[in-house]
Order: sequence, then structure tokens, then C-alpha cells
Amino acid sequence: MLQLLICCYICFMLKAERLQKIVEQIAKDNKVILDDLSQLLNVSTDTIRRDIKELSDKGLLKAVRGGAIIGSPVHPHFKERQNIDTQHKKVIAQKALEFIKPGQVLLINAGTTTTAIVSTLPKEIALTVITNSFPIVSILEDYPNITVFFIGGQLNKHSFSTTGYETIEAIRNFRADICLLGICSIDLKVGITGFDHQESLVDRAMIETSKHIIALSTYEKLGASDPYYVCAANAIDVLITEKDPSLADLAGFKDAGIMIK
Amino acid sequence: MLQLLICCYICFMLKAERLQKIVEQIAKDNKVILDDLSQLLNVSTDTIRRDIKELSDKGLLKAVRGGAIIGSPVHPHFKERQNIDTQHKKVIAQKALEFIKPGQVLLINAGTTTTAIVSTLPKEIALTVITNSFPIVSILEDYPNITVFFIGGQLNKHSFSTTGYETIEAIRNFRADICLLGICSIDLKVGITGFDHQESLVDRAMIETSKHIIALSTYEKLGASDPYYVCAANAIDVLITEKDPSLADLAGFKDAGIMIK
DNA sequence: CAATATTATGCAAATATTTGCAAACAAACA
DNA sequence: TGTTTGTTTGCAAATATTTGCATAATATTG
Repeated sequence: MLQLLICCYICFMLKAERLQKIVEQIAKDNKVILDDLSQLLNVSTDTIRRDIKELSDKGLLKAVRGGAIIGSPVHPHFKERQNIDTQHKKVIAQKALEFIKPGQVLLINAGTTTTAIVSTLPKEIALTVITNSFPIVSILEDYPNITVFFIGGQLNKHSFSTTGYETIEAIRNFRADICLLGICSIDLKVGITGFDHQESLVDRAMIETSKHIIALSTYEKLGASDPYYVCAANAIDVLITEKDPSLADLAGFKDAGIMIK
Repeated sequence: MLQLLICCYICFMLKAERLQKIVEQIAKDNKVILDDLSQLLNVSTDTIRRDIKELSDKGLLKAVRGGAIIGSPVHPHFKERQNIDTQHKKVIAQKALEFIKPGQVLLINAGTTTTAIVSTLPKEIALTVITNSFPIVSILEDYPNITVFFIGGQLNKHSFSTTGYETIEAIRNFRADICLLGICSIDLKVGITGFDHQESLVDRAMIETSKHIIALSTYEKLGASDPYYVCAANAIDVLITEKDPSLADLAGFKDAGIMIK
């Protein structure tokens, strides 16, 4: 402890280093105290508070008055929401929210964009969410009015989701109002395609069992294509990107009967 | 207890921590006494009273005159349970390991004891694990040679697992070599019983579809009983506790044909 | 019913958090 | 090099929460 103190006192410390030390401390003691950290890391309590807020947003700990305590017993890896805070995804998430109404049944596939949407849902909203994504279920743990059905199957250690025969069979037992579909690529002619065969099959099953499909894609993925076919472009009802829907590039999708947001 | 006292007396304590300790105590003793807590946690009785009211509002306990008792037959939150009895759970985990051989198919239910076992598995072991526990699947993410099937169903926000019709149906599609069953209570006459109805049903389904059943229980749960029946005591093959298997109290189980470890 | 113990409420002091702001600093670019 | 842009950090005022105490209300017991 003294070593840590000396080290921190003498040498300059990167912000990332500080965050790491906070996470380490939480892992060790199950808690951190704001003032202690402030002294230990030689920064103001304001900074520590902001750090804790940041880590809390990522789901790595739980901010409480005066410090922070350990979050859920779910592995941090499942909760890492590092890549979802990008500006683009926030914009898409905001746009998607207006389609989601209390009481609906949502089917949500695994991906950083859909995870971003889920993490921006209002805390008290009442919904039924069906998903095969572990990060999404870890977020929804804290939503008291959301009933969550998790779709079982074989764990896919790369996408943090389940895939395979059991997953697809399980999906077919549901019927959702809206499918929120984070997609790899979409092209008017080729349709929606994906990078992972198993996930493509899951996406297809989700589409088939949902009344309305809302596809989520960053602008750069438009017109691209990947190895595995999911569905035709006009199988979707709404396409949300981070750009202005009146952009010329998007006209083709509109003509195909897809609502652009 | 003395340690707790000293700790609390010396070091500053977050409010959130205090609330956790109250819930832990409830989980352990089924009750808390207001004045005791006040002394133990070094705050006024008013504060404890407000704490109890807060927890009672959340449904984690039931406020009664002079303290609080265990609330509904809902388990305290997993988070608050995970630190209880850790030493015992480590011992049980070590004993359980000798039954697990490479190549086996394991069916594992949700609970802190089974989670402890999984986290002590050797990193390179090759297994197939079927589970409905989110903490367990999050641990197994890092095991390259373990194939994981996750059993879907409705998310149970208290136990971090899935339960319900879909879960039970999905379990019936598997056939496991070994079922690792963390249990609430076991009594020779009454059998194995549980606190949560849904989880009891899941446990039963797991038992029915496994060749060998290894039940895991801390010693204090022996001879106890809970509201929901799971199975007869002799339905299990092995019972592991943290105590020496030659203890007199355990003789009855041996006579019933259960191997004690 | 009276005596006693327990709980609820209002209040004020201490403490923590939020918010806006400005200085310091770093990265990108002409 | 200088300028711009964005991030990080500390400060301070406004706000909110927590806590213990005093007091009133309520429940328990004989």
C-alpha cells in the first residue's frame, strides 16, 4: 500500500492507469472509498467521482454514495461496453428509442449497436425482451419492469451470445412485435449479409418470427456485403443509421419501401 | 463476528456496505435485531431502522418490531450471497473436483457453491458443460476446451439464472454424465427441498436427466427443510459437505446408500 | 388502562453529488 | 510554429442525501 502511495505520489499517472487501479481495488476489497482513492491516486475527489461514473457506465462496478462496490458476479468481459459509447451508436440508439413503446415484445440480436440501444432504455420502462446476447441480459438485470427471456444454445465465445440448433428452435417458439437487428452489411440488391454463419442463421430466424424489423447499421456498412446471406433488403421495415435520413445515398432504400431514420 | 465488529469500528463504512451486511446477516440467521446491528455497524438505531425500511421496501426482508426477519421465500440477491461461507465453499469445490474427469458432460445448476466449483476447474480441462447460470457461463468463457450449452428461459433476476417452462423443456433434451447440484436443504426423511419454486422444478428436471447426481451442501443445511420439494434424499449418489465424511451426523446418509465426501 | 418499549416525523448539521466553468494539456492540422 | 479542437482536471455554488437528536405517535405487555 505504501509502495502504491509512493508510486502514485512521485510518478505521473495516466487516466487509464488510474481506472485500472480502481478496478483492481474493487476486485480485491469488493469496495472503494472515494476519499481514499483521491488521496491514494493524488487527484481530486471530482476526478475519482468521474472515474467511478465512467466505470459504472461500463458496468464494471456499482457507484454508491461515497465510493463504489462490486457489481454483479458476472464476468467483466461480458459487461464490457467499451465499444458502444461511440457517437454513432449513441445517435442510432436515440433514434431507435422512439419505436419502442411500453408493453411491447422485443426480439434483440447480439451486437454492440443493439447493446447500446438497450443501455439507453429508460430505467422504468415495461417490456418483454427476448435475446441471445449475454451483455444485453447483464444490462437488463437492473431493469425492474422488463421481463427477459434468454434464448439458450451453444455459447459462442466470440460474440458473447448463443447460436446453433437449440437457439434457432427456441426462437421459433416466440412471436415478437419488433425485432431490433444489428447488422453487418446491407445492400439493396444483395440484401442483408453477415460475417458469421451461425449468427446469420439466428438473425434469419429472428426476422421470420417478428412482426416488424428494425435494422441498425452505421452508414459505412451500407452497400457492403459479407459472406453469409440473412435476408432480402426489403424484408426490413425500418433502417436506422447515424446520418440524416434525407441523404441522397439512402433514397434507394426508401424507394424499396424501407423507412429510413 | 469480532472481526466484523473491529473492522466496522475502525474503518469507514459505506451506506451500501451496511445494507449488504444487513442482508447477509438475514440470509445467515433468518433475522436481525435492531440494537445488535446498531452496535455492530456503529451507527444509531435510527439509521438502522431507516436501512431496514429501505430494504423492506425493496422486498429483501420483512421489517418487524425490534428488527427484521427474512422476507418472502425469495432468495437474497446473488450479490449479497456470494461472500457468505466462502471458506466452506472452497473446501467443497476441492472435494468435488475429484469426481470430474475430462470428456464428461456436466449439468450444473445455479448457485454460489456450484459457481465456486466451476471457478476452480483446471484451465485446460476438456468438458461439456450445460448450465442455466449466468455467472457460471461467464466464468467458462475463458476455458478454451469447454463446450458450453446455455439453457434458455426466463431470466430470474435474483439467482442470475433462467427458469420456467422453456428451461425445463430444454433440459430434457440433454443427457448428462454428472449433475452438480447445489442445494438449499437436505433431510433424510423429507428429501432435498428448495427456497424457490421455479428453481426446484429446474433442479428436478436436471436430476431426472443425469446419470449421476452429486449434491453440494454446507453442513449447516443438513437436516433442514424448505418449502419446495425437489427429490428424495436417496435420489442422489454423492453428498459433499465441508466437514469430515466420518462425522456421526452423516452416518444416516451413508446408510441410505449415499456416498459422503 | 397504565407503563414501557418501539417506531415515525421534523429538523439541522455534516457530507456527498451535480453542474457550469475555466485552466491545463494533448492531438491534429495548416 | 501557431491555431484549433477536444479532453481532462480542479474549483465553487447549488442541490440532494445521510445521519443523529428531539419529540410525537403508536404498539406491546402486564
